[in-house]
Amino acid sequence: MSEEVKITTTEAKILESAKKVFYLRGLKGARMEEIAKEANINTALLHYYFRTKEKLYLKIFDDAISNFKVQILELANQDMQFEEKVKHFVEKYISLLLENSYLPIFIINELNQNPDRIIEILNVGDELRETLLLRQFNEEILKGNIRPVNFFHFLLNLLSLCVFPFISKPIFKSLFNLSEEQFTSLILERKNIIPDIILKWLKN
Amino acid sequence: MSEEVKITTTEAKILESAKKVFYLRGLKGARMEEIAKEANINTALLHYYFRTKEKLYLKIFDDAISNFKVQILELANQDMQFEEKVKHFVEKYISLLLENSYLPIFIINELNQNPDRIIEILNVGDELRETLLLRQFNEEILKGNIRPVNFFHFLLNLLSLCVFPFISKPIFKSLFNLSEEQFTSLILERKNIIPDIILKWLKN
DNA sequence: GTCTATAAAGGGATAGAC
DNA sequence: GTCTATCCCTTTATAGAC
Repeated sequence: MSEEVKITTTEAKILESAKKVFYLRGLKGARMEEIAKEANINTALLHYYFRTKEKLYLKIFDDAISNFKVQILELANQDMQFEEKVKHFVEKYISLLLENSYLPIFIINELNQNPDRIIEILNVGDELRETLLLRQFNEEILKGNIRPVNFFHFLLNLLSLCVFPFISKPIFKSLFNLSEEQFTSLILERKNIIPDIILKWLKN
Repeated sequence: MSEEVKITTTEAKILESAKKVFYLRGLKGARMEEIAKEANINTALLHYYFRTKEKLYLKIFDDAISNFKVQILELANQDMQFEEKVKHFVEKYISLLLENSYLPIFIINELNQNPDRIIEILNVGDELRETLLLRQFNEEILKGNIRPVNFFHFLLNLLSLCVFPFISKPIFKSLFNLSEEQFTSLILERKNIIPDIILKWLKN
């Protein structure tokens, strides 16, 4: 029992370090030695736990995707009115991104480098079709509360406005000469701005 | 003279190949051999022209950035009314991205991997402050034609809506089960949608 | 300028002791 | 489980002939 605790602890430590390094440097940029060092072990032990770099990377990627997936679907399925839900979605999503600011670049890189690994996202596609958000969206259109725009554009706009700032952070920080704190507080302003934009656009 | 033409031709060919490979695979993912093969030469000749992989990469990155910079500033300095300019900007920018769809990911990756190399963008910062677009933006606010929002958010929203679709293309293609053609035609729809969103948001 | 051959470095992976 | 030492393949870079 105490032995197993120790195993789990080391494994957890490796995963934490691997996550940090892979998020930051990507598959090709990451060094097994850096991961090991970060976890205060050596590369031999890394291979003992995960055999290969590729396997370790896949574990990190799978975790990231399924985590992402769960949280998105949870937000999309909240029991709320449409407008309220858009606001809630943005609020929670930006908070999530603030805690995991490297995640978007990591996922985007992986999926552009290796589009075949996208199968796991495809599953979300099916679940998305049955999501409460989509149903509500269509109902609002039928009721004439919002304009009949394509759900594709709705979702894409919503995510663009939420995610892109994190991806382009270095550019905008330098363009507008912002400190880390200033940038974060501007991001927080977006919790109100984004729903405003989206809802104004959807209203007649 | 004829000698110099030959040099330039090989060099140009190398740069073209390097661009293709670096855009696609990034600094760490790119192989000098792949670049050489793509240019129908061998790696020795690559090194003859550019000494190291790093130097070749930097050349490609610099070109990309200054190209990007020129085009953005040119668009921002067009002699047009504000509303018209927003529409024109989106129209041209999306066309530009359709022709260079790998560019955003390349730049974003580089700048997140190596934020110190951002100095070249900083120059744009200064020029941006004197840009016609910013002046017009402030005038429109003073005239009461648009709401007094932060120019940071205006620019960020505009770029988010234009650029993010290209970055998240694999995700949305799979999420909505789209062919290449379907995706492109949805992108083209955005030439009208984005100015609509931005202008509706800015109007009282 | 361009090539072939090869050196040198880098980094993932394993053997074997503890 | 964990470490040290080391292997070995991949990839960058150079030497030297043409």
